[in-house]
Amino acid sequence: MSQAAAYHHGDLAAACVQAARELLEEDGSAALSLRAVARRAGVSATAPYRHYPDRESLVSAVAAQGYRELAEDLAGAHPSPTTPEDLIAIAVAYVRFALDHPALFRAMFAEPCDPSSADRVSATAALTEYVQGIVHAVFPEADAAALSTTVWALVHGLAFLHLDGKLDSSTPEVVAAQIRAAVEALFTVAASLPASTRSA
Amino acid sequence: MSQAAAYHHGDLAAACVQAARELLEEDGSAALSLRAVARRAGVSATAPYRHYPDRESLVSAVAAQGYRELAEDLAGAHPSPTTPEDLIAIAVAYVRFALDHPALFRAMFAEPCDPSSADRVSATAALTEYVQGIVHAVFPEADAAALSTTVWALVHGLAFLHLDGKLDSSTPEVVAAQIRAAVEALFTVAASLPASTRSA
DNA sequence: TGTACATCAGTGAACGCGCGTTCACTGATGTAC
DNA sequence: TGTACATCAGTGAACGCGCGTTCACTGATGTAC
Repeated sequence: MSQAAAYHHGDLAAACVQAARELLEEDGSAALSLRAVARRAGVSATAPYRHYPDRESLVSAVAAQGYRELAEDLAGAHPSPTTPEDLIAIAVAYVRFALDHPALFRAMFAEPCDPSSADRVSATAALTEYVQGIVHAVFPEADAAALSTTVWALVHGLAFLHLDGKLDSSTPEVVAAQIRAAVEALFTVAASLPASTRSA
Repeated sequence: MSQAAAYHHGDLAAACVQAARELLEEDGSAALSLRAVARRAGVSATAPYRHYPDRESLVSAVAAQGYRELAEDLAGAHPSPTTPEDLIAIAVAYVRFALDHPALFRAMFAEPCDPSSADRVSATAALTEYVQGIVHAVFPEADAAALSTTVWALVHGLAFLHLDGKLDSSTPEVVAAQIRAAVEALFTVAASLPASTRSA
């Protein structure tokens, strides 16, 4: 977050977020304590207060980074989607992210989410706009806002149901096939409206 | 849960679940402590241990009751759906439930969810089967398992996105309209396969 | 019906724990002259 | 370049808290005769 040069520690603000990330990956519990983060960062329990006014703001910083990484993963799945097939790849990446970082994903969404964190607010806004943008790119004649909400909800729901063990998540292939089927069903409708692309 | 006659307290097992429910409704925090539950039930901190071996099992009992109530709400929205319109009413009821009981809904899904609670496992299994059943009733020729997963994920995702303030939840009407639009889009596909019902 | 006993739901003190946060501090870094 | 000073990142002791869980207990309820 801060790019300050090396003081005593270097960049403790970033180190805290990093430590928090590691704790989330290991515990899988989505519960973050300032003290555990400080311990993990090799720093006294109160040092983080130099950079975060309270626990909540650290969590927000972590969540914000999570959103940015998610955005990167999605872009990595396809940089500029133009076909339903491209969108499906992105949908799969979304669920993959949730399954690869369950605690982080939960922290991003299940936490109280105070709107006072500008960092966090802008990160989620960026995600919303991104989804809207790619949906519009693929279905230019559809109501992008409405369709993107539907797509996002579908994929988000799949992610959470997998996370909670309500669906068969035994292999990445099974998961991907399921997402493909679900999203494809939805896209068949969207594709039937404009004069574009495939159906399946 | 137990229908035991009045001992000292009456039915503390049920009273604990009730107290937990009240705490969830009030705090909205989805964090439940055994001590707070005992306090709320007007009983010593250790009394619940007569009925639940640990905190986790109380939470599971609460979650299980949540699933049952959700099932009731859905059935209340339409007892035996046969048209897409009926299904939409049920979808709206699902999201309504999440928004009316946010902490409970979160506890039902966001908690670790130990599979050792028979109560909880059977409650979620019942929900899965219920969804599958009504989808099959409305779209008898579709692949009920696949379609019901898609429908559930879509509605579940809408519920969580609303819960997390990612969508416009300003009025029940707005929410209902959005769900209708999303589900209708999906059903258009399903309806085009069998020789049944409406499209819109 | 009445007494003796067993059961077991609920009590209350106590344990050790990790937590968020405060405070006065220290000591390294950066700055002014 | 060298010294005096200000800044401020990180320390460590301390606070009060609520938590889950244990334990030996007490006292009401139910049961056998």
